[in-house]
Amino acid sequence: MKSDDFKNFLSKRGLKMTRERQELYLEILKFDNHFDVDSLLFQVKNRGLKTSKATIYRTLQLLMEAGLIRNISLSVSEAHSPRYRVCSKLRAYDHLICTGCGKVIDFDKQEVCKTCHSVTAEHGYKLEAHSLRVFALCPDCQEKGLTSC
Amino acid sequence: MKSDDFKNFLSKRGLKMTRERQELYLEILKFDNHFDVDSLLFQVKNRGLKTSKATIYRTLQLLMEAGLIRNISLSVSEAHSPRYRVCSKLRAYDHLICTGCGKVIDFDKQEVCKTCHSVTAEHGYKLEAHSLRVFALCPDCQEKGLTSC
DNA sequence: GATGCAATTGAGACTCATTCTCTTTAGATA
DNA sequence: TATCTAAAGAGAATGAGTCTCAATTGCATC
Repeated sequence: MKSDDFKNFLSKRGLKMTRERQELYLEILKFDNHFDVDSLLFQVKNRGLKTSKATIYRTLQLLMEAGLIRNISLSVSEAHSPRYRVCSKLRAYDHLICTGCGKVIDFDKQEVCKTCHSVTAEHGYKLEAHSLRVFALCPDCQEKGLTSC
Repeated sequence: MKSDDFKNFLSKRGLKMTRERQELYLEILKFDNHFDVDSLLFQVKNRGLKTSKATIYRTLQLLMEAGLIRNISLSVSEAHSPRYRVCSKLRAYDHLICTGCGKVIDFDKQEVCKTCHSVTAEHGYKLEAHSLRVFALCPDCQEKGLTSC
C-alpha cells in the first residue's frame, strides 16, 4: 500500500493513521506534480469526502515532516498562493518556473549542490537545504507574446 | 542626490517625486541591507514622518519596478514575514540564510548564472531571473546548539 | 461489547500582511 | 484664484494560514 510510508511515520510518532489522513494522502498522490491547497480541497470535496481546511493544513504539515511532500514557493513575490507539491523520488530542489503560465519543471543539477556546499563551507555554516528557482518564459508563452506577469 | 534614480524613473512614467516618496526612499537607503515593512514603518514614524501603510506599499511597489529594491523570501515555508531588501550594486540574487537566527549573507556565484542559462536553454525558455536560497546554520547558532527552527 | 482517555476532527473565529476604496490634500496649470 | 488630477491617508476588506474548543474517534483495557 502506498500510504505505508505515512503510516510508519505516524506510528513512530505515536500518531494514528486515521481515515481522514489516509484519504487525504491518497488524493494527494493522484496529483502527478504540484498542487495547491485549493485544488486539493476542491478534489476532496468533489469525491464527497468531508474535510475541513484545518485538517488539510494539519495533514500537509505532517506529510512534510514525514518527507513525503515538500513546500515550495513558485512566485517571485511571496505574497500570494504558496503551493505544496508531492515529493518525487528524484529529490529535486530546483525549479524552472514559467512567469507566464506558472508551469513548473523540476531539475536537479549537481553544480548547484556543489555551490551550496562551497558557500556554506566558506562561511562556516552547516548546510541544511537549498532552493533554486529559475524564472523564465516558456516557449508557448513566448509565442503568445506574453511578457512576464 | 541619491534619490535621482528614483526621480528619473518616476518622471519617465509621468509620475511625481513627492515629499513622501523621497523621504521613504531616503529612509530605505539607511538600511544597509535587508529590512521588512514593519521596521521601515517604525523607523519612519520614529522620525516624526506621517505615512500610511498604503503609501509604503505603493512606494515599495514603485521602487521594485524601478529596480531599486528587490523582494526576497527568507523562509523555507513561505507563509510568514516576507521582506524587502535594498538592491545593492552587486546584484546578488543568491542568499545564504541562517535557519537559526535568520541572518542573511548575499553572494554571487557565476556558476549559478551559468546553470540557469543552461537549464533555460535546454527547455527553450527565456531566462528572466533566478533566486537561490541556501538554508544553513551559522557558526553562532551551531555553538548555541540550535537546530533548525 | 462497554469504558476511559488521549488523539483527532470540523467549523468557524482569528491573525496579520497586503490590497482596495473612498475621501481629502497638494501641486501644477489655465 | 479656480480647476484638475495624481497622490496620500484612514481604515475596511481580503485571503492564506492558524487557533480554539466542543464533539468524535480509535484503541487499549476491562
